[in-house]
Amino acid sequence: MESVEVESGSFEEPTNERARALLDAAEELLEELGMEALTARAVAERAGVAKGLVFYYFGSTHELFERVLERYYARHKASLAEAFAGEGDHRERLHRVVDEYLDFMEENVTYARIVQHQIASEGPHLPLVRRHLREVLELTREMLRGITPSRGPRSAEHFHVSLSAVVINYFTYGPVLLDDALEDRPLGERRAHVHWVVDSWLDGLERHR
Amino acid sequence: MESVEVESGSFEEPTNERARALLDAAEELLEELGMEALTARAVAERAGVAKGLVFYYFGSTHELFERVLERYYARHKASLAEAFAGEGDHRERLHRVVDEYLDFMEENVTYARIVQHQIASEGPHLPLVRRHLREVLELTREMLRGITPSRGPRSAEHFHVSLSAVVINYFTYGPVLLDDALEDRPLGERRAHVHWVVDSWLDGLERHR
DNA sequence: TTTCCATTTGACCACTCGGTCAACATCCTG
DNA sequence: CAGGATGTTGACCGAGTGGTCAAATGGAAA
Repeated sequence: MESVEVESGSFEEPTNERARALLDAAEELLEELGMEALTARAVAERAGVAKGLVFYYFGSTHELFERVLERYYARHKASLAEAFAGEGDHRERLHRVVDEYLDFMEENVTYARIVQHQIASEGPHLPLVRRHLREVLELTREMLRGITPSRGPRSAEHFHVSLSAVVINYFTYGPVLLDDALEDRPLGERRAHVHWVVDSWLDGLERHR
Repeated sequence: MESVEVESGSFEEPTNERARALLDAAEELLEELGMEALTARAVAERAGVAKGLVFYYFGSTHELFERVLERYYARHKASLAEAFAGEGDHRERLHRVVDEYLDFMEENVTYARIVQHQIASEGPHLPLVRRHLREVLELTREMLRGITPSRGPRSAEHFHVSLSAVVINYFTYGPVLLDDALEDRPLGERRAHVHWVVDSWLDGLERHR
């Protein structure tokens, strides 16, 4: 046997023990030292294994990185699915999605960083990022159906970009502007802010009808 | 004589012809090929000059990059200064700032990319980026004085992060989600969206008073 | 003309990277 | 036990990087 299978679409944890160790090591390095530290040598050393195994199981560092990305995405999608389930009018549902989105980001700041990094640098993983971002856009589109016009400046696409911007950028720009942005109290304050923002939009949309 | 002087704070175009050629070449490479392409060799070749001159005039590629960044920042500040000047109530002024901000981004998408890249990757130029971003925050803070509470979820800091997120992210995330995001018609639509968003916030703030 | 020094060059160095591969280890099966 | 398949190693390679520096250049002053 050789190399971990990659079925486009869903993500599956590697059954192989070593492959999994490498994947875990890669994710840890990403969390602790950032994207530049993710070299074949470093990952292998972290996993306590020879460098050659990275290529034996994943073929290239590119592929390894994509697997890590897909793992994050799987979690993100699971998180969103949870939020989209359940009842309530659209205002309630939207607030629930926002809460879930914020919860996820609080526990996966690195994910936000990676995505923003790839997008900003038009990195080699942009195609993968694009595919997943479009999936998420589709979910938002569905949720906002009937609330927003189907085209124009108040379309779902624009609100999707704006909402995800307001959520994500706090976790990347926040720590640059504020010293304690990622501590409990400021995070709670931000959460209140985002909910307020969403309400102001919904109010505006209703009034505009 | 040697190496271009760097006074922290303001930016001055290098008087020396070669230094300026290198700086221009660096900026062009950044625009055309992205950040990874910015190597000492590439810049020198582009400027039609030997590699050694990069280090003769700038000391290191790091310094060269910072000079390019500072040049962008100088333009950004000039653009903002223009927007902040002039009269009108706060709603008018805010809309004028938004327009200026969007104008600037339309013509400096690369700038948005660089900043977001540095922030997302906690790159080596983060200290410089931080210094300038905080300056801009200070301007926003001043403009919103009296409109927003001084603390809490509706403070100027939160609106600053949200507004800049809504503006900037369209230029980075937009092209990933939409195929024609940076063409004239979609850009105009986005502009209308941002103005609508600002109005919804101002309405919300007034109603909440 | 001679001298001097800022300027300019590009070969060179040390280093790190991704990736290859022959050799070796381990294990399962006939 | 024998032997082939599977898994594992790390020395090695080529490419590309930032940075150094002795040597060449050239213009201005004496």
